[in-house]
Amino acid sequence: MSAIRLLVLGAVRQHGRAHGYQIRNDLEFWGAHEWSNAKPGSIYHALKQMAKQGLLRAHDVEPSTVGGPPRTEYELTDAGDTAFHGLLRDALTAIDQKPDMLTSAVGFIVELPRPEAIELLRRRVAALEEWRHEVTRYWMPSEDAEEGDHIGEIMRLWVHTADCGAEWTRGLIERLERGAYVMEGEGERPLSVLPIGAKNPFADRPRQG
Amino acid sequence: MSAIRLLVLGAVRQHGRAHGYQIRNDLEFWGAHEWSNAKPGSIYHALKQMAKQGLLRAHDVEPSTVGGPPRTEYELTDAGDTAFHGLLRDALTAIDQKPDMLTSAVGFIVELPRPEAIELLRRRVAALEEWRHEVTRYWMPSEDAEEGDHIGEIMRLWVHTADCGAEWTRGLIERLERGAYVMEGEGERPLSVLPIGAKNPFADRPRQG
DNA sequence: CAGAGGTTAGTCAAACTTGACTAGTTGCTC
DNA sequence: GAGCAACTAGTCAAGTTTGACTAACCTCTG
Repeated sequence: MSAIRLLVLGAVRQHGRAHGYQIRNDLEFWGAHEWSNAKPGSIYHALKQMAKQGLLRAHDVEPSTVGGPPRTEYELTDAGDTAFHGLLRDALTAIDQKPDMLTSAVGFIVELPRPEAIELLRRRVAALEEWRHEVTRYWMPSEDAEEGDHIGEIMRLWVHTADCGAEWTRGLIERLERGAYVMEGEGERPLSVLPIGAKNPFADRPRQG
Repeated sequence: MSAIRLLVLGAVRQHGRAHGYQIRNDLEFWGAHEWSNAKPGSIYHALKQMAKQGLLRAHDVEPSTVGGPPRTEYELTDAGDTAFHGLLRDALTAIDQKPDMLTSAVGFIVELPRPEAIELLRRRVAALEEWRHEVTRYWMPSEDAEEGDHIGEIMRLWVHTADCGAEWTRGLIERLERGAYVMEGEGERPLSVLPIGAKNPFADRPRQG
């Protein structure tokens, strides 16, 4: 599953009630169209699909006096709220290769109570360590594999990525333990946007070919 | 674009001539169905699509005496070979968030002459460093952003990922410079498979939720 | 006020992805 | 030698993604 559902549910949830274009604008402001599949068609599709599946309640706004295309506003149902938290928890603990999922989850992490967020991140670290242990039991990343098969480089890339992921996760756990940020149930939270200059992250750089 | 075209082109190319099921088996042996979208439907779709676009030449194998479904064999056209090398070069230098692309490219890196591979990887490092420079010019990853906006964590995650990516790339460059592996034009290359125990990397671990 | 260009809001066809399904062929076992 | 599993090879419908397109309004500018 892609990150679109988590992003759309989270964005609708922050508004309470929102129509497609608002979500689209929010996510564009996050730069999400650059590092995830949060593009117009996908957003509208996800809204309709999740409404059909009972995660969102659709309100046909009466065609306002100003005309324009008919709008539909959405809000989370109880099932939608459950789904949002489920996706958020999964995205934080799953150690698969989905950077857009993890990024989205970090964006919504303050929607969780602090102890739960920390617990989920600890599980992430544990999963990464366990995976590393299993893999290197069969394959030793020796420093002098020079003559060996180049496919070992794939293993090396993955192990390196896992180690880095664990390191970052440990850092975040530490910051959360020291009381960083305002989490769910800790009072008024500011609306969050990406810092200036972050609009163009990794994605879609011009190729140097 | 996903990694499917690079994987399929590269697999067909290694065989010279192959039909869908062979490709499917090869990629499954790589474990590619675990960490990329190399699944049956996508493979057959990619083969047909690329044949239609002139990247592959399709040969309808005469319905063999043994019966069974009609098979089609494919081989790369000149355009296909160009496309393969283009995708491979792009995948090595592009610093976007596509681990499956990079993994596939590492799998085929020996199809490039050594100096070119090293040059491409140097560009990757340069692109990562430039990106980091640009981003941190606007956003300082200070150690004590504790009271700040949690969205800064996304930046921190990305910068950390970029640094790690650069580190791994530098390591690979060094190994290549020391003469590791047998590259294009350097004689007979062994057929490569993933090492035992690597079948189940990051992807699709059971959730601990 | 005509027309250019931007904003708001959403649709659509074409392409891609998924995984369950078909259907024949061997191989193995009792 | 019947039955069943596993292998070979591929198809298909349903769902998802993409980005170009529509279409109305809004706001300048001359």
